Amino acid sequence: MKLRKKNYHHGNLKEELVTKGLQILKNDGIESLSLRKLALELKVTVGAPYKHFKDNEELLSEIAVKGFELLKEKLEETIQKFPAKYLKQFQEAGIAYVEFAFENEEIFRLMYGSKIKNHSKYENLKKIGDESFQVLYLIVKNCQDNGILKKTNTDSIVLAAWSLVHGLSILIIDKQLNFSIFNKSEIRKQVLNLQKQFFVGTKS
Amino acid sequence: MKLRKKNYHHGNLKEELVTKGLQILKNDGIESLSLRKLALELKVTVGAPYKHFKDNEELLSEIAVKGFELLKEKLEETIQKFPAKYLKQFQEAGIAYVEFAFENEEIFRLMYGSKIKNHSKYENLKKIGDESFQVLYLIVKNCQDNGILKKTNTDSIVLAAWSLVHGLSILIIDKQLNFSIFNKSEIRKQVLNLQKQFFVGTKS
DNA sequence: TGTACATCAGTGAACGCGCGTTCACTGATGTAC
DNA sequence: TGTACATCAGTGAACGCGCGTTCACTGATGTAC
Repeated sequence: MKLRKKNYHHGNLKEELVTKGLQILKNDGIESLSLRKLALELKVTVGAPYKHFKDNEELLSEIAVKGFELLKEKLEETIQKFPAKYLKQFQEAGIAYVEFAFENEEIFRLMYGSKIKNHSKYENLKKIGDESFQVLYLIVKNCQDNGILKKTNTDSIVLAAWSLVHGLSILIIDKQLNFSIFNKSEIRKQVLNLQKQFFVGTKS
Repeated sequence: MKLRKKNYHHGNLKEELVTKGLQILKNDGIESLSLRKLALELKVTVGAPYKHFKDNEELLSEIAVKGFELLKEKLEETIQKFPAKYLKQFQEAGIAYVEFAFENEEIFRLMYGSKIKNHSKYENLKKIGDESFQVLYLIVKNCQDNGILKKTNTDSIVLAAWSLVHGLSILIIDKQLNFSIFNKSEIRKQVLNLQKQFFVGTKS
């Protein structure tokens, strides 16, 4: 009975906890995500997850890592789609960022929010977070080097661009905007518009 | 015994629930804010609040309203401090916004976050939220009329400016920035820097 | 001014819920010889 | 190849917790006459 064999030692419970957690998070929101529910959903008793994670938050941090991986991948794909077109990269990365938040709002909230108290407590999380940030940084740097963004303090521009798309993302997912319901093409239009603030020679 | 008299009918329980709620929220965070705790803190049984609020969320919405009142007041004071100095108003309002978030992070999260599911369900909340937004709108409009901001679509600029300070606020309170610990003067510097993107004739 | 009565704003006890976490246990697996 | 044994990853039952909410009740207050 291979089936029965598999039942006791689940095999890859750790990985499945993260995967299923991501899925529940996406479908039902963070409120619906608990270790108990997750365990039961995977046909495992409530104590089992503790063999793999110290506590609830440690699991959350791994789920957040998965989220960052998705985001980072999305941003990198965007860049690769427009080799050496730095303006386009800047624009499309911003759009991709907001789209990601829009399509994965609960994951986004977990990644950046305060549900996980201290992000730097989790090495994996800190690492991938920094790496994602680096992607943005590189785009801005390239734009500066090619005369698309002004050459003052790179950090400042990165922070401004990031704040802009991050703020817009949050405002959208927290439903603070009056605009008609958002869709992707609406997002594209808005982001492009907002980013205009940054470009050299687009004045008045 | 006036004291004993007062004990049964509390007098202004409704108001005190909101006030105390705001205080607990500020000191201990939203996780520590429950109707039960609040009731006990006010020396009242756990059922009492239900005479004044339909449920938990209704109370939260009133607390959020108080938060918006504080923010709106702060923004309006800023404007009045610099009559007809529209550039200064724009700058200082942005700083005030971020400062507010920094100093009242849990309240800020409640005001804009998803803890309250549907903000427009609560009239008071919707109203004061809109009014606060109007303050920002007016500042931008004035700047445009005086040649400080470019005259294209006001909505777009308001949204950009709002996203910028909102995003920065969130990034700060969610501890996503690497910078050394923030203080008010650090915030001022950053906001002014970021806002430079917007001004006419500050290129390169 | 005094009284009867409706209404209001509390009490106090209870219900049911889902949660995180622990722990002695046991079945399955891998390894040394 | 077969066996003894350590280790690993589950079980299942239980603990204690704080929570939101309800409800029959009662004391205090306000009002009509």
